[in-house]
Amino acid sequence: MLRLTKRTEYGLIALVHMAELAQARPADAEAEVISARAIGDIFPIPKRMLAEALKHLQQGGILESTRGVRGGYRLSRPADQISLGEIVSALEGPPTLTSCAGMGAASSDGGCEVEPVCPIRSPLARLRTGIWTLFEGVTLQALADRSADPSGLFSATG
Amino acid sequence: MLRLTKRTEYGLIALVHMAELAQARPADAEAEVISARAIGDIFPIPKRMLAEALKHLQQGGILESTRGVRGGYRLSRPADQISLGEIVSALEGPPTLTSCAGMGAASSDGGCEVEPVCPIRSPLARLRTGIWTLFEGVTLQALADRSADPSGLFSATG
DNA sequence: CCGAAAGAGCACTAAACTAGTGCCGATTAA
DNA sequence: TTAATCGGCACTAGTTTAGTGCTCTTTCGG
Repeated sequence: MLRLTKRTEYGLIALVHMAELAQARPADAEAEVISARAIGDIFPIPKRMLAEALKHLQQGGILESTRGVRGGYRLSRPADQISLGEIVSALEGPPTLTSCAGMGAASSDGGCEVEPVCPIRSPLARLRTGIWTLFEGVTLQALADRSADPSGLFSATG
Repeated sequence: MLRLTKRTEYGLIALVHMAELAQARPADAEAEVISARAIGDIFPIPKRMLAEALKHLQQGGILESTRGVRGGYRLSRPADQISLGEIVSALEGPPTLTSCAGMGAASSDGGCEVEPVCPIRSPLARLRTGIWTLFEGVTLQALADRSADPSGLFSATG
């Protein structure tokens, strides 16, 4: 019912935390590296799930990982160049909204019987685009800026 | 993962169909009544699920039902006065986006342990509002107007 | 009155997804 | 060599979703 998964939640918590850290110390890039354990120690969330989320974010190109003893994760770009769309997409795939997805490509993997007469394919595709645009317009920076007024979140989209 | 349920899909199909019917004959209000069976005969969707969706829409005040032999359903209002937000809300409850919901009310039914230190509560609440605003701005009329250009869907929100 | 059409309510099953955990391998700094 | 850390695979339990069956109530038409 239009809900993000826990994994996404955990990933967002970690990312916002990392963005806040980066904000606190503009230089000293190396120090931005933080381990999954360190994040898990701060927030009362299942550490394994958090690690799962971070892995997905790494695979999505949002985080860079360093292995080994002093390893950890680090934002691959400044927080204002990472969109919520990217984040959600990395953590749980692009929002499909409906089962038939109605993606540009036919998709229609033999699944949707309604397609030939479906009156909502096109409208839902437009709606999905709208939501996607909304997500693309929100940056991690905006999410991390807790003092911002509510309207500030969507400054990029108006 | 940000998906609407099948029930919602079926409900939307029915509503769009009904809106198109109503559009075709401006007067003749009584004739707008259509039974679940009739809709189910048009679209290849499980009739029982469709009935379920229609029932929810009735309970949500979007449809009016008439029992008995010549009974069926009818839009309770003109299609341009029914928002997608209302529809989705009637079919699957208001979009929560996250498990903690972050609703104005504390909610926090002993569920979310993160709440005291959660860095994404406020941003997600704003995001949810954004999505909700988007949904509220789309009317059934706009959904039914298949010839509209993509941007037309969001004319109410800009 | 009676029967058929149609919505309303309840309960149930099976499949899919979500949340969470365990274990082990690979890498790297000390 | 050891410990910390990321990376990958598999597994369990709980919840949600999809779909169906049955029965009751209402209403029109004969």
